[in-house]
Amino acid sequence: MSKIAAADIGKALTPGEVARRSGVAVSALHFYEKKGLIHSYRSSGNQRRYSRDVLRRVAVIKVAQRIGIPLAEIGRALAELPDGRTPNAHDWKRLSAHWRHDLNERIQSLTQLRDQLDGCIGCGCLSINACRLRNPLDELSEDGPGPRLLEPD
Amino acid sequence: MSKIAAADIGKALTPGEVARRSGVAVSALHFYEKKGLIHSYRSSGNQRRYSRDVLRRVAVIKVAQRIGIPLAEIGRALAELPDGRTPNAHDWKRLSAHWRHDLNERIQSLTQLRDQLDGCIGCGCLSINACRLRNPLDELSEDGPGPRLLEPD
DNA sequence: TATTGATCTCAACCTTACTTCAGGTCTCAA
DNA sequence: TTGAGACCTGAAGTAAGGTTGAGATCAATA
Repeated sequence: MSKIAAADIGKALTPGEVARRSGVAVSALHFYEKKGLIHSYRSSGNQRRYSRDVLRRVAVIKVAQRIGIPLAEIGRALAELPDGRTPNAHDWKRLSAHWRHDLNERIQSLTQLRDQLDGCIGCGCLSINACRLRNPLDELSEDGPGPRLLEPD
Repeated sequence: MSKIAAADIGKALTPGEVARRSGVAVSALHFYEKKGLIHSYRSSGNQRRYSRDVLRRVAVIKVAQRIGIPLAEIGRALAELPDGRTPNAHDWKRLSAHWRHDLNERIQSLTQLRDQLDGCIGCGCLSINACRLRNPLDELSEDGPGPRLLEPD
């Protein structure tokens, strides 16, 4: 009980504990630390110790990764927080709203791709001139004026 | 005119021509060939020559990649076609329908993630027990019975 | 105390999808 | 025929996101 109680009232976490509780491997913790996404201090015997907020940081990292945000960008976002603090509720609101936007764009892009695929499954032309699937630039100027589909390449 | 006309009536394509017309680099063509996704024969001077269907193959590869299919899987799918032929309209129908399914699953998964994110943006708890964002397993058993969100870890 | 199990560091390796480089050869238009 | 540009091969490099291994030390339990 003493170990768990100690953790519960805010004492240091060992690498193994963080790994178990956050679901990432110890090697990944090292990796994140090298990249500056998390921080640790050292015990007298040079072993890493983590404060409890590392769990929240790792949670944020994992969610951002699910969204598809690369680690470097996650790191940049975390680094921009004052004092390098772990995101509080307000910080999270900003970060997640931003990431939600990225996610939504990915969804829209994939949805458009799916629709183009639907239009092409029966056709199968894959024409370099006429096939929307082969002309991803359409994504950028969906409804602009001028000829796009039938112009020569 | 002779060069273009020759290409148009079905003669061999050089690596550079294929690269220009398909939009992938020559080095990528080498790479695809090494992976078995495309094929070439050789000129008397040991230079690669491609038959025109390589353009269609590369088109299929590029579309599949946009969908998010890894090259290895694209290669497997192409290899399963009789005689290693380039997908005809019927083949394309089967392939693309299959890939459309994968794509749709990705879209649904991301959409669900976005909805979970929406529910969590204002909350910001990221609780290991209660936060849907932190429990991706929900994806697999969305509507099954039994407690899932509040059970201890 | 002794011995596991957990950690330490640093380098090397993995996968995917290619690109770049070096040194040498082809091809083709002038 | 000759020179520019295209092509050849094999090895190495790149980027992301880690994992694995070796050899050594720490820490906690029997």
